Amino acid sequence: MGKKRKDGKKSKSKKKDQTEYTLVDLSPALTQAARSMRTVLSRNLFESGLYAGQDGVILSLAESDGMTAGALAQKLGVKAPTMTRTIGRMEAQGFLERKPDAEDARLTKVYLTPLGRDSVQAIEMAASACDRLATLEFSDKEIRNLVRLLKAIDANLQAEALPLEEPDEE
Amino acid sequence: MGKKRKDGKKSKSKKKDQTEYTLVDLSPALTQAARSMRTVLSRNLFESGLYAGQDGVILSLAESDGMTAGALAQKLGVKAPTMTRTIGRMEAQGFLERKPDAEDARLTKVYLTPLGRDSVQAIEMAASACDRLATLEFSDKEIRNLVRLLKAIDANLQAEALPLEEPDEE
DNA sequence: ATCTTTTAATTAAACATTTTAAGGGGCCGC
DNA sequence: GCGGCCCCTTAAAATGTTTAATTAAAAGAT
Repeated sequence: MGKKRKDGKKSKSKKKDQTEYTLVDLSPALTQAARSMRTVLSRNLFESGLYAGQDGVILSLAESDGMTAGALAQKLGVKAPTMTRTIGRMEAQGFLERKPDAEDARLTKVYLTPLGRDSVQAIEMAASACDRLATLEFSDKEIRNLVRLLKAIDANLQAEALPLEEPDEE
Repeated sequence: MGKKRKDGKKSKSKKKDQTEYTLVDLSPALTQAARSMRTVLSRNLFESGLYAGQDGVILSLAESDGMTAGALAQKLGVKAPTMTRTIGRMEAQGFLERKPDAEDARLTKVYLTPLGRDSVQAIEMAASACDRLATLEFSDKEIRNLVRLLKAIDANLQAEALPLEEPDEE
């Protein structure tokens, strides 16, 4: 626990214990970058008839078609009703379709339609263009490191965010 | 897209077009990380009576008190009406107060109340705890690089996102 | 075999956030 | 002064999200 100098503005001293200030800067920077990214990406995706948030569903299904609604919700970090809503909207748009599972009738599996499959490329291009713009003068190594760190952050935070049913002892 | 290459080890094949795959991974990773961050941060802030999105206002004012509503909106990347709403809510909560500018009556300047000033520390602690959790096994250098890259991404994207009134010719 | 519990998806209701469009004044150039 | 512009605000609406309750089916127990 280091010293904290919260009164007023951050000192511009360049010391090693500067890390705390750097840390505090992370969440705003991440929030801002994500907001800007979403803004630009939404605009790029709009031409395909897609809204932000739908691209993740299509990309997930492109990876493994036939996921259940619950699995999609968990993977994308939203609650089940949100995913139901999203899937319903996308089904109405013709990007995907629901089919009951043959073995377990409780499950609803989601499959890409041809239109949905076509949109994969559009999404990847939009995301790629957006990412390229975002990382204009970055080196490949920087980008790789960035993605790696972001995924690590997500993993760290999700470990805390999840309710984590730990059977204390039995 | 036929090939599913989700194993995350995209660096196996070293081709030129490989960068696209790495790039495509950035926006989902950024989105997910930001979502997880917001979830955890909201939970930490909730105890202070603050909702997500309000912390940025308070931190901005802590840096330079008396910002105008428009300046806050621009700094935080939201539209003016959003900021009006946010400020109104926070004023009702007692975190800040509006005062008309003495020189320019059009401007509304926003100042922290003592309660708002007190919450600065709570916010910084919450953000710090969240950031620390997110970057558990990161080195200082990694964190610094991460913040630097995130800010660069934001700058790159905002340059594009802004309407940028260039009167080339009509 | 039947009853109870658990799991999955949905629906319903509510709420937060944000945006566009429009309104109300104050400032400044002419 | 007058017109245009800028800043904040209000109003209406879209989007996204959550919790709670409902329906249906599988799994397990008696």
